[in-house]
Parts: sequence; C-alpha cells; structure tokens
Amino acid sequence: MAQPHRRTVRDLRRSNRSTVLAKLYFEGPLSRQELGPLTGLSSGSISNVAGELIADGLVEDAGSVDSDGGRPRTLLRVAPGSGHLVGVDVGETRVRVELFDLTLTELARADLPLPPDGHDVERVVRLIGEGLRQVMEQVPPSTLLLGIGVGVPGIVDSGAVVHGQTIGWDAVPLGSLLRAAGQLPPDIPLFIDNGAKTLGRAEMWFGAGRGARNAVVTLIGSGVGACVIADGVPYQGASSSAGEWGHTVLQVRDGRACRCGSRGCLEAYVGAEALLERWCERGGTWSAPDEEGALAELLGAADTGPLLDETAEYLGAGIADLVNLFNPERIVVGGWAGLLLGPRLLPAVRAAAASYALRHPFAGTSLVLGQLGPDAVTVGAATLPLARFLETGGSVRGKVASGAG
Amino acid sequence: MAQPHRRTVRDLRRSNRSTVLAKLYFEGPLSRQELGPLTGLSSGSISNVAGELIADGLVEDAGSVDSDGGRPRTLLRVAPGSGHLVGVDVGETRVRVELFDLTLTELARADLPLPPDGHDVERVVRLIGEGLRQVMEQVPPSTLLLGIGVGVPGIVDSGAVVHGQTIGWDAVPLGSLLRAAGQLPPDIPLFIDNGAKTLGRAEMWFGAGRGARNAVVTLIGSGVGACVIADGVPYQGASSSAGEWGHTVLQVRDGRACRCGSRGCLEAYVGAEALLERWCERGGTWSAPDEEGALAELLGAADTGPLLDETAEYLGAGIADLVNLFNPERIVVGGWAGLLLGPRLLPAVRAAAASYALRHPFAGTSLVLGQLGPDAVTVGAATLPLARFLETGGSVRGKVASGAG
DNA sequence: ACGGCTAAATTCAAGGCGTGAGTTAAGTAG
DNA sequence: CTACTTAACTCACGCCTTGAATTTAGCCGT
Repeated sequence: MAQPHRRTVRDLRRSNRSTVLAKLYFEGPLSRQELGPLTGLSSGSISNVAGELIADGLVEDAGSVDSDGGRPRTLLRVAPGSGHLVGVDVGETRVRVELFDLTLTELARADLPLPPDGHDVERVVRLIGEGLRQVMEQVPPSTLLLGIGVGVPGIVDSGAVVHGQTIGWDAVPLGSLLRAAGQLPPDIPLFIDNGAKTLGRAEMWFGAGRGARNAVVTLIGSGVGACVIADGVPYQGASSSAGEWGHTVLQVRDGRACRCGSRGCLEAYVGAEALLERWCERGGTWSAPDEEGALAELLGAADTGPLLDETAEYLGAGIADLVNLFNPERIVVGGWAGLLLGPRLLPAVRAAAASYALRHPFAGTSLVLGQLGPDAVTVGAATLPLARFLETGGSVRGKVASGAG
Repeated sequence: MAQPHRRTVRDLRRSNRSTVLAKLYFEGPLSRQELGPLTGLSSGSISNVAGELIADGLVEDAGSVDSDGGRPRTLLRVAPGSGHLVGVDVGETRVRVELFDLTLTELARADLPLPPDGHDVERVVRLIGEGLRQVMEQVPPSTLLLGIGVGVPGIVDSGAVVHGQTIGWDAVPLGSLLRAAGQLPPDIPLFIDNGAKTLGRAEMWFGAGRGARNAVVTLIGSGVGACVIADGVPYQGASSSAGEWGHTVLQVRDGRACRCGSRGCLEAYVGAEALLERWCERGGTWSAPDEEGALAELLGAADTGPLLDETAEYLGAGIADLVNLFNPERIVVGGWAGLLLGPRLLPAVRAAAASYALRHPFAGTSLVLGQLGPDAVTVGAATLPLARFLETGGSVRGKVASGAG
C-alpha cells in the first residue's frame, strides 16, 4: 500500500538527483556529457542537477580530459569529504566502530572488547557510544555525519528490533535504546541490520559481487548464512530473516543434529564448528585454542581428504539449492571459514554443485571466493546510511531512518 | 543500467494514472474522495486523472452511495469491457485459449488437442493462432484486445525464448515465430512465461495468495515447481529460471534418482510421478489410465499411511527450505496433485516443516491450499498483459512487449 | 417549496520541472 | 588570428501537482 513515493514534480527532481549522484558515485568521475545518456536526462537537466549538487558541496570538479578540438569535458565526482559514515560491528568478542569518508576510506577505528560473559544489552549500547566518541574525536568537529550503520549477530526485525539467539537477545529494541541512552548525536539516521547481511552488502558493492544484479553471498564461519541480492537489492522476506541458508535440509531423516534443534541442516556439516566436530569424531585433534587455528590445522593435516571431499559435496548440494531456487548470476563464498576452505574446496564444490543443480541455471552462475575478508562487516554497515544517502540524492538530514534494506 | 522510467513530468502523470487505475482495479469501486488518501494524490489531481480515465473509457461510473447531508460520492470502477485479454495454456495434451474481459471473466474458450507425438513447434504456433481466431469470433469485432499471455511448460528466457526439456523444445523463439507466422494481430503485445509461474500469478492475484507481498506458490503436479513472489513481484532470477524448487536436494548421497539426472531431489519423492513409482515399489497397483486417477486410488488405498507420512516429511522439509530461504508470509500448495494430496497431507506437512524450519520465520508463515485449480494457467497468462495494462496506466497500445515479470 | 447545511467534485492560479534549440565558453589546428 | 569543434549553460514552452476557492448535489427542517 505504500505509495511509490513519487508524486509531485519535486519528487521527480529528487529522483533525478539521486540517479545522477549514484551514477557518479559508482561509475567514477564522469563528465556532464557522459552523464546524459547514462541517466537518460537531457543536457539541460544534467547541467541543472550537477550545478545544484556542486552548490551543495556533494559533488566536485575532478579535472578535465583533453580533446583534439573542442572544449574539454570537465569531470565530476562525488566529494569524498562531503559527508562521513560510521559502521559498527557488534561481534562475538568485541564491538568495532569505524569512521569512513563517503568513498568508504577508513578514517578512524575503535575496538572495544566485550567481556566473555556475553552481550549485556546496556553494555553494548554503552560501548557503541564510547566507540563513536572515540572515532569522532579524530576528525574535525565540523565533519558532517550522514548516518550510522550497525551490524549485529541476529535477526533484525522492522529495522531496529534484534532477535539474537546466539547472544541471548530477545526482541531487543536496540535502535531506541541507543537513542534513549543519549549515545547518539540526535537526528543522525541509524540503521541496524544483521552482520552477515552487511558483509554481503559490502561484497556486493565493493567485492566479488560487484556488478551482479542477482547474486548470493554465502557466509561460512562458525555457522553458515547467506545474503541474497535480488535485482540489486538485498532480499529481506516478510520478517527480514530470508537467506537462512545454513538450515537448508540436506539429509531428511537420518541427518546430523544441528544446533538449531533440527537434523540434516547444511550447517551441521559445513560450518567450522560442525567440520571440527566431524574431524574430532574421526579422530582428529588440534592444539589451537580458537576455531580459526584449528581449521587451519585441519587443512594442513594429512588424512582429511575424505572429510573435506564429503564437506565439499554437502556444500555443493547447498549451493545447488541456491542455484535452483534463486538462479543467481554469481555466488560468492565468503566468511572467514569459507575463505580459508575455499581454495582447497572450490573445485570439488563446483563439481558437486554441477551434479546437483539444473544445467541451465548452473551454466549461468559463477562461483567465486569473496574478496573482502570478515572484517568488512563495518564497511557493509556503513553501506546502509550510504545507500540512503544515494537514494535520497544527498538530502539525508532530518530523516529518522529505519533499517530497510 | 535501465533508468527507472520516471524522468519527465509526463512520466509522473503516467505513474499517477497507473496508481489510480490499479487501486480501482484491485480495491473495487471507490469514490474520488477515498482515492485521494489511498493514492497519496490531492483531490485536484484525482479529479484530473479520473476525468482522463473516464474520457478514455477505461473507468466508468458505478453508482453512488447515499449520504446524510452533503453531496453523495459517486463510485468509480474499471470498465470491464474497455479491453479484453487472451490467456493461452500450452499444456501437455492440448492448447487452450481463453478470452477474458478486464475483470478476467471468461468470455470464450477454445480447446485444441495436441497429438500424442508431441509438441511440434509449428503445430503449436498454428494451434494458438487457430484458437485465437475461434475465441475472437465470439465477440464483436470492435473488441479491443489489450494483449496475449502464453503459459508454456518450460523455462522462458528473455521473454520469448523457450527452453522446454519435457516437450523437446530447445531455445525456441516462440514470440517471433508467432508473429512471423501471422497468427497474431499485429501490434498486439505478447507475453510468454512459464505455465507454472502464470498459475502462481493467478493464485497471487485472485486465489490463496491474495494480499501477501512475500509468498511462494508451490505447484505439485506430475513434477514439482514453485513460483516465488518477492515484494509483490514474481522473482525471476538472472535467467528467469528461479524457483526450481523441485530439484532442491533433500538427500545428499544415497537419494532416489530424479528424472533431472541428479539424486535426492524433492521431485524424486513428492511429485505424482515419483509418488506412484514409490507406491509401485511397495507393491501398490492401480487401474486408472492416467496419473490423476491413479493418485486418487492411492489416496483411497488402505495401507498407504507410511508412504504418505514419508511423503509429508519430504514435502515438509522442502517447505522448510522455502521458509528459511525466502521467509515468506504465506506458502500456497497448488497444482493438481498438491490439491488432491493437500487435505490428507497438510497437517503432517505442517508438523514436518515446523521441525525442519527455524522457529522465527516459520511462525510468520501460513501454509494453505491453493484455491484455483490447475486450469487457472490461462487466467495467470492473461494476467501478464493485464499487469502491463495497469502498470502503464492503460496505454498499452503500440508497445511490443516482452514477457518481463 | 424553499432556503440552509454538508460534503463531494471541479476549477484554477501558483510554483516547479524537463526538454531541446539556441547560445556561450573553451579549447585545437592551421 | 580565424575557423572549427565540442562542452556546458540558458531559457521559452508545455506539462504537472497542489491546495484553496468555488460549484455541484443531495439531505433536512420549516
């Protein structure tokens, strides 16, 4: 029922501003001349809009290109300093806050450890505020903050309410808590989304998913998740919990028990936790204190061939499901465990996926490794206000936003 | 790169026309007064747009409601006769052509049997033309045909090229063939889509899916398919083959062989063909010559409890995958076999799905039976030009359309 | 019958926008 | 220095929506 917010002629302008701004942002410096065909606007309108954007300080001159005869075209680009963005990663062991300029170049960072006893909500709220103050101290106070994105481990409903089983959060209204606690500058747009999804967004915007309109970014860490991009936008589903790929059923009756309570889930075979468990059952041992070290040892061990091949088959079957159901043009394997296992597993995974998936859609899919590493959660989180910034054509101020995708 | 077709102020008008028209179409007779808040337009614009639509004959007066004091509001509705639609179902055994008015009331129908030796492309093209002529004969020649939708058994790529394994079609450019053969009135928009998807559209618009923004319509017939609706529009994927649910992997290593060449697919357990095969393996027999009769016998037989329960578990697991990956608010079980099995299986399926799916998304999903029956493929096909009609605000003429979604 | 009342529908001036042809700006080549 | 070429800007024109004022249409009490 939400009317497609374009009614008056000023909305038209906003929309065109947004188109121009986004094109400039993603397709680098462009001349007004090139912008015309690219955006479908006439030269006159380009001039108008560009002038407005320049006057607002959002866009700046970026030199000019020579021509042999004729006025050289001046290039335009988004001014990196015209606004800053904050990305927050509420992780398992720490809260990380990073400050970026508009091109997502990192300007400052703060890492705040969480005590092992867990994610007390009030403490997390306080730490986010603390980190925010720390990073803001490192830039001139005149810096314009466009918005804050937060990635959390859990399902984010209606943009601000977090359900996180793993951290013991149940319907935590993180957004209002942050505001109420006065930890946020007032009137700063705040966006909250699942951390895996923000990582997926980062891969889509700046990593292995760049350029694809339909893609799935899989996130294999301790557990398994995915971020589905349908037609350029992250697919959310009815209650923002779409893409729970880890609990795809791969073994109906006698499957391994999964921590979700069901049996035969993908995550019961492929995540780092499950993989180590299975290694252990086969007599494997390791000395590293953490999963990452242990997984590296597993990869280095001599007799893990069958285990890894089996894992590849399960992963391939899971990927085949993605291919059949979503028909993406690209599937990105990410997450720290995915990146670790990828080089070893990918050929076998590809073969397994090919055997389980339908030929036609599989032929149109490429399976690639992620490019950004697991730390990109903050970048992805910063992407949330950035998306709003571009959508609104640069007039973010005064909007109390919610974390739509 | 496709610019979001709203650039000039006339596009604005078109968009508003479309909004008004669609509201009137779906939400029945409405007064101009009600239309305002509903569409977000001012009273002045409503008057304008409504006047235009009435002048174009697309909208008509629908009486007025009394008021106690004050001018009574006159109701407006879409004029059912202001345009007609044709839906074509290229089935396994026949080509069916139906003519509808704008409210999708059936006006005429033609059934043209296909010989058992298969779907010779030229013959199908000829039959569609023949059926079209037959139905058009039954209405006055002044009737305005808004478009033709065709549902075919196979994957439809780029709107007009059909890949149908089951009928032996490989990259058949059905659209151009129909036009080239002169079987179509010139300049009539033509849309081609997968038959299962058109059935899904019909359920979404007029059946069990009505009102849902995120839903999956499953189609259980001889085989198994699905039509995914994401945010109100059918999800296509990169090459329009998304939603191939039938080949979701449910048994990784030692699954049953599926006709797709893989093993352990959902379709290897749950479709009518697979179910009968499994019954046969367990000693079941039937006398009916066709699958439908056979399946009915299976349901009536005494000792099929375990078989059906097992089937329900597989189906439940498949549905759990849909819930986890798509997080829909509704899942519709359709297709002739689904409708036949549904009443018997649904409780067990629901239980199985609950055990395999994640709690949070499952709680937000309702699992219901389809309401339209398998003949609704033609209705769904007619829905394709209708969607274009509504999107363009009623100015379909002159557009050589392709079967976008 | 008749005015008074209420509410729906229409009208229209004001404020905006994009287009596209014409104009100006900013270079190169000879 | 002139001719030429191409980029960028300007502005008349046509179209749009808004929102307040106005007209239309039926009810009610007298």
